Amino acid sequence: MIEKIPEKPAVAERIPAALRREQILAAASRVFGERGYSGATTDQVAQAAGISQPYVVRMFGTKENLFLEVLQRALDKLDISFRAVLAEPVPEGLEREEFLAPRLGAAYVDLIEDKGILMSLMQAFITGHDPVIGAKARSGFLSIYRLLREEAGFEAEQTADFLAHGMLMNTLLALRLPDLYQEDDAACELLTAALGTKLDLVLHVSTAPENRS
Amino acid sequence: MIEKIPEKPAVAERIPAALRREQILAAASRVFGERGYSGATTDQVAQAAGISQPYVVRMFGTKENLFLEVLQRALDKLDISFRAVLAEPVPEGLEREEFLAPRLGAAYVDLIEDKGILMSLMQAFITGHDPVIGAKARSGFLSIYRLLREEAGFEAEQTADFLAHGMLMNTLLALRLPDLYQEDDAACELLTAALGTKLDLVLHVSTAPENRS
DNA sequence: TCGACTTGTAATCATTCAATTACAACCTAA
DNA sequence: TTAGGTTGTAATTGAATGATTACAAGTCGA
Repeated sequence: MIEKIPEKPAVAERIPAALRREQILAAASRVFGERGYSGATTDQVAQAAGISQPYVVRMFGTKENLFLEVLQRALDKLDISFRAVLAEPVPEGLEREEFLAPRLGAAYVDLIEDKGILMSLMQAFITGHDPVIGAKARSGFLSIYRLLREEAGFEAEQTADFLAHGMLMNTLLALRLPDLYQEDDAACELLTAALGTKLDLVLHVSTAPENRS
Repeated sequence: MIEKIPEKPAVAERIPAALRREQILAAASRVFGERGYSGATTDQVAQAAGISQPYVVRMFGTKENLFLEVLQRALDKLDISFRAVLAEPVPEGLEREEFLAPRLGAAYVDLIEDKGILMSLMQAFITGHDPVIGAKARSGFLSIYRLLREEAGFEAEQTADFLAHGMLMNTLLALRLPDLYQEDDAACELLTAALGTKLDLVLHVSTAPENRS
């Protein structure tokens, strides 16, 4: 009763380059988000995308270029997500900014579902020493700041608070603190305080079987 | 009038191993703090310490081991710094926790002066995927959390706020946002909001001529 | 159906880098 | 002084990895 397992075709299915490109970017987002720019290899990205390493390199030219595209996409998705909230009508009896703060926070946390987005951003932020990636990371971060400050109408102080909690969330995720949720009381308590009602969102994502290496 | 420049002795000065060890750890703290675990090379650490690469490896066995020692030292210094504040007498007319919050915040910011400490911690936090480094980073982070929660008497919510602003500071430093302080209004404003009176501390440190590579 | 284009891989190269080996120079106690 | 331990490097190695080249297999319009 042993079935023939056609699991690993030597040659990947042939699909349009544009679509393959999206697959690679999605895979790269996860891999770079986990290991960082220098910790990730183009071969890991290729395997995650189900194709060969040379194909990854040929499609994006260089590893740096691939990372820059991953970063740009993450910034774009964050921007789109925030602007969608900004476009929502403000309920009666509420100040605009008073309504926006929790909604934007929730929108940010919801981005966890894509997994790679927030982690890739965080990995880029921490690569500030790199002349190319660092420059892009800085300008991207400042774009987010200006969006909150000018479009959402936050005060400087309020914006810093908002970003601070975002960075805490990113750090806890990168730390893989959710892995300790069951065993450690402090981890459980901190995650609850940092994520509130959105906690279950995190627990599903990180219990995934990606614990290798 | 050209003097003989004995700048680079082929062989480093001979000093006791224990002292050399401290030099290497200090150098490694800066290098790892800048480039991260996988982005840094043992040769970069060796050059920063003014010795040869094999000596670095022999003294610490492996690069991983060296990073773990750097991480442990950073955690120790943070712990010592916080406990020094906890030992301070509380001024009359103030609740203990009400007094501690700003003092602990100031103590944290003051750690910037060592430069490597906060950045090495942040680099470790973001290496949560690594089985060895990740485990140590998680337990270290939770130790800090427990210190604030149990020894300082913070509420869970308050602790999260405190850590959030710490992580924002770390991120802004890793991003090298202070490099844009002169040119960019938003960067200036955000740094002011995040660092307050301690802003000048950062501007001195990061204007250092370490922009290569 | 044939020729050009697209989508993919195998093989390989050159570099980087952690780690090892072998050795040199220095110090110090007997 | 000299033997043994300490502090250091030069040279090298082996593995990892980004990138290149050459080629195969599929697709599609004329």
